[in-house]
Amino acid sequence: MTIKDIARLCGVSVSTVSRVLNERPDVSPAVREAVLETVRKSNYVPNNSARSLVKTSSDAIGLVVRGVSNPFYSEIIKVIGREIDAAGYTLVMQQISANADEIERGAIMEREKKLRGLIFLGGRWDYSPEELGLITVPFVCCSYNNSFGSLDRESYSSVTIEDELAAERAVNELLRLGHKRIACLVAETDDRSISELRYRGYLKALREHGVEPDGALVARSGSFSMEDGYRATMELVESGSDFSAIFSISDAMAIAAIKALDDCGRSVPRDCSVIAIDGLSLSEYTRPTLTTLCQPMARMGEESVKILLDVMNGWTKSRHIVVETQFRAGASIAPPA
Amino acid sequence: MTIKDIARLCGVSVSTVSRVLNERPDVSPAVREAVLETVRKSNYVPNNSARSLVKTSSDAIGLVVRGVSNPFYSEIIKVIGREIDAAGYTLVMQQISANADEIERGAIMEREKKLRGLIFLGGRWDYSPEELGLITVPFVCCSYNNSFGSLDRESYSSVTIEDELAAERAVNELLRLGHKRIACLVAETDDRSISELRYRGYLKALREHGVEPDGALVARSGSFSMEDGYRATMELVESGSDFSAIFSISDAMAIAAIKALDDCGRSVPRDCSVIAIDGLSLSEYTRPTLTTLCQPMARMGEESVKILLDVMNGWTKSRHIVVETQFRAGASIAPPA
DNA sequence: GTGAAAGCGCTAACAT
DNA sequence: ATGTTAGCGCTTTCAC
Repeated sequence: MTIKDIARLCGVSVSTVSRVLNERPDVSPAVREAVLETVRKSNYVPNNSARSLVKTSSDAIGLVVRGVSNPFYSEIIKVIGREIDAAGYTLVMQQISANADEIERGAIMEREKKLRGLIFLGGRWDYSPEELGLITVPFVCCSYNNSFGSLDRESYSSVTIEDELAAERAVNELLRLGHKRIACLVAETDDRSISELRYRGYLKALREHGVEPDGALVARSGSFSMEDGYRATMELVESGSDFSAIFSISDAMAIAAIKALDDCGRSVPRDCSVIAIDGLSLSEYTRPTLTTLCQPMARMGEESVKILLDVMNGWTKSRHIVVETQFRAGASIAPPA
Repeated sequence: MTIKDIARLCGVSVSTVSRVLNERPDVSPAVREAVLETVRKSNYVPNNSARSLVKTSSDAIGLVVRGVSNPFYSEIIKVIGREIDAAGYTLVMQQISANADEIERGAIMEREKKLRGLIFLGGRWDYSPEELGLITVPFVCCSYNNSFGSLDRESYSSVTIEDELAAERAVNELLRLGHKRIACLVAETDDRSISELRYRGYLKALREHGVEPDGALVARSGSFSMEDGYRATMELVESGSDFSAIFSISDAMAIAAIKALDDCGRSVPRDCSVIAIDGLSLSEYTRPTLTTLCQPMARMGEESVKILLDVMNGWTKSRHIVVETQFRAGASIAPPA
């Protein structure tokens, strides 16, 4: 069933059918109705490949998700998918491991799928203009930006929280309660990524309160997974280091940390406070509920798509949105014993 | 950069380039090498739309996810995405709400994207052959099948656990511990879907042990979300019904239920046992850890893709795989007080 | 082993 | 308001 068949069935030309299908105004109501009717009852759906071919661009927007094991992404992916659908575009998603190169994947996708735009979810923070030469469509970095790189701000868009600040706020909450020996649960401290940035905020908060950071209180899990978070916390406890609170760079790891502490006979928040950043809805159903700085995930997904569409439409060159985290009081922090 | 450009750059014809790109044997090694070299350094990537157009089918596999708020799907989506990538196909994902029609969406996608195959994640169980007329590519139902419908088993494939049996096993665990007043937390009891099936298993287990089901002990949440699970459990407790255990049809709802019980001053498992089905990795990090029947998500995702590829390749007409759930002992069940 | 040319289904000039 | 036609970039006969 092609456009030709429809044309023949209606006794009109293919261009007329094309006009109707593309909602052009210059078609008589009668013909339009007839065509629509025929389309309907023959279950005809235009061939997207043919369309993309002639328009030399498709209706596809690529989503490259890096380091997939972060549950925080699930919610955002959901929103992005919904918004892209709603805008009449098609979501083409690729998930890549944390050590794969998202730019390379994005560049290939762009050419293969004739993408109109790209959204990167979770990536490196140190792109250089050179390596982005291969990406020629608009793209937006969701939940991260290029603070370690040398990209011209005009050349890309982003939607982020202020990670360093959020970490500072979180740690300040602990300091305010009187904690001095505050441990930090990170993925890495020098991965030029979200983990490093939040780690910096942790250091900054400590220093500003005259607390000297202690390397022995830094637990590196190597990833964002609960499993690794659990293990790293266990090692921290077993190391014998003295601490009365933990700042975790992610909710998922914090939940694993609480479990680890519990398994070591330490009750949260009585024996140890735990605070994190992310604000998974899940964290409201753990016991104790997690005190955390919420990233507005729905908003972040929505803004990412909105910006991308705006840039694609030429309405703006680029846009960087910084969204606010919101403190969500849980029951996982308390003054030190 | 098109195939023509490459041809010109190499001083050969487009057909030769095409042959090289498609790994045809009838090209001289010298020319092949030259073409490959040119392709490489010009960053040329073939236009997928043009390819799909002439081959009248693309490299795309559609994934329709219905009722997206179920965290259980995230893991499976991850695996399916990985496997599809690995097989050299492209994942095109559409997420639809629980009350949308996945068959209609799938049919449209099939035509628009010239899909090679479809995977449905979470759908109705009562398809009729008529309504599937529009789907002409192979498809597999992941985590559900057509037990309420009238589909010919030959006409589709599926990967599922035995939901009713799993529910029975879960409830049996509670009965074995001596529980008699067992509540059930479901989405709906008559939605001809996974919830109804597991509810049936619950009824069956009770009856087989001579326990008369009590309608007052059925908490309908209306969805699979934690929020609704929490609310439904709250209502159950507030109704004043007497029960010593809860069987939840999903892990997520069970976690919410545990939280609700806790908020009502009931400790799990001391005052009330909780068991579920799903086996989210998350459930190993809650306190208490959840006792649950694990669905082998990775395997389910892998098998879904494998079956689809096999059917697409004509190696088999259809295949129905029933995977085993695995009991994972947690700390959420105990004998009644 | 290689090239020329037809055509996949569609859109967008250009005619009428 | 509607029809005719030239490609979009690629694969695939069919010649040579």
